[in-house]
Amino acid sequence: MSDHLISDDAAELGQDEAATKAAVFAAAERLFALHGFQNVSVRDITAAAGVNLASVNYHFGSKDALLFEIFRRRTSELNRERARMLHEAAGRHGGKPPVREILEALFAPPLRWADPAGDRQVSVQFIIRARSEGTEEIREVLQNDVSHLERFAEALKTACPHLPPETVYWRLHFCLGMVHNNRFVEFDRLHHLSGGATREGDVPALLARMLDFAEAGFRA
Amino acid sequence: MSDHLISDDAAELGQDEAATKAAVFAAAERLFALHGFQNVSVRDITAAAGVNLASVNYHFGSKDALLFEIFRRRTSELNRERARMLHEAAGRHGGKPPVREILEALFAPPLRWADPAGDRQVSVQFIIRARSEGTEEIREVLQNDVSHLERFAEALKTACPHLPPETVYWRLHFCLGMVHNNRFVEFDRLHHLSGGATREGDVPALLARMLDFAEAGFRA
DNA sequence: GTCTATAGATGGATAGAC
DNA sequence: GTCTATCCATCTATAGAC
Repeated sequence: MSDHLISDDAAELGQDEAATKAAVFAAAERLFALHGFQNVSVRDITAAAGVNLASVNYHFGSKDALLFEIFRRRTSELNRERARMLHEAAGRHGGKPPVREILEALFAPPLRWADPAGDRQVSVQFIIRARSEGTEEIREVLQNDVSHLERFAEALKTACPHLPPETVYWRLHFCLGMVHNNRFVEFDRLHHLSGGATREGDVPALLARMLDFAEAGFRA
Repeated sequence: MSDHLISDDAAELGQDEAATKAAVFAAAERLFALHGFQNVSVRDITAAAGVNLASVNYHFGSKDALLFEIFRRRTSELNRERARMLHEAAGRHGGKPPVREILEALFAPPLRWADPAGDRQVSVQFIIRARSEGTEEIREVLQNDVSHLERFAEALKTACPHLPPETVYWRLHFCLGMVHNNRFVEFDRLHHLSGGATREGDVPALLARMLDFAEAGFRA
């Protein structure tokens, strides 16, 4: 089992307990990504994980708290990857990376997760669903936790000194919309519309397409 | 009360019945747009509409059927407006409208609905939420009902003969992502991130921003 | 047609045995 | 810590009185 499926608390706990907690965590993330938060019951989760019904409340406190813990773990992983890529791009360009490399730091991590070859597709779908279907607590975090986006906004403003700041914010918003639209359902719809011409499994190609489109949008 | 809040069946029914049905329809649309499908009960809907609990099942058959009926009405209205604008743009340009006018036909209708000055904000938010949180039936319709998008794809391919068809489909997908991201939560987040610099209430300005960005994306 | 009362099912959470 | 049995709240849908 991959590292990111194991609880941070594993070292502090007995192996069985850690295994149970990790199994609940993984089953919940997968089921929620596939069917949505409200459509998955605690019974579904514990049955899929092969543990008893009380495990969710024992290990996480409640169903809501379980979902919140998955959300926090995954979003902080994602934001860390994005921040690292942005930092590396800055290092390559004396602190002033060009638009395309800033956008690549924004797009690439979730796209890499979405690669069918890996085992993190569910994590991306989970995050996207949790963003729109999550609890009130998740919505509050989304609203107030924008520090990771601030770094991207600043970098874009520096890279586009000719643009008014509001314009940069709006275009960042458009780019995030492009990312959030990368859901299974939308891919299937596009596949159907294009008569099978689009293949979302080719991640590097999709990344290049997104960068071409968005970079040009910032040049307008 | 505006015309679009009145049931198509109004003429065939007694006034009281039509009024009750319309009240249920309007309350359900509003509550679902605000709180999500699963978070609103039939009891919430009938209480807000000021009618009795059994009304939903009597007039619509079930909660699912009620939501589906709202979804069908609103999406067909939206698609009709978009098709009309696309048709008018084609008329102005001898059947070959430029990219910007095609995209305007795609963007303008939902943006006009989102205008705070009007009374159709809930309808846009309803459609966006229903797209991602809706029932299995709604998801099937979304997947199979792409005829309205085909016209846009064809128009874009004609306007961009230099682009491979897959590229056009992907860019149309990116544009739809921009539209679907226009939710209250995302606007609030952007407002917070930008320190209050973005004002989503200015619909013509937002439309121009979206067109600038997307049109440039198609030129890449 | 409207409304009340209730059936029937399901869900989250927990007590208590082991 | 694990697990079973169960409590209790909530929901959709409907029967039946008016």
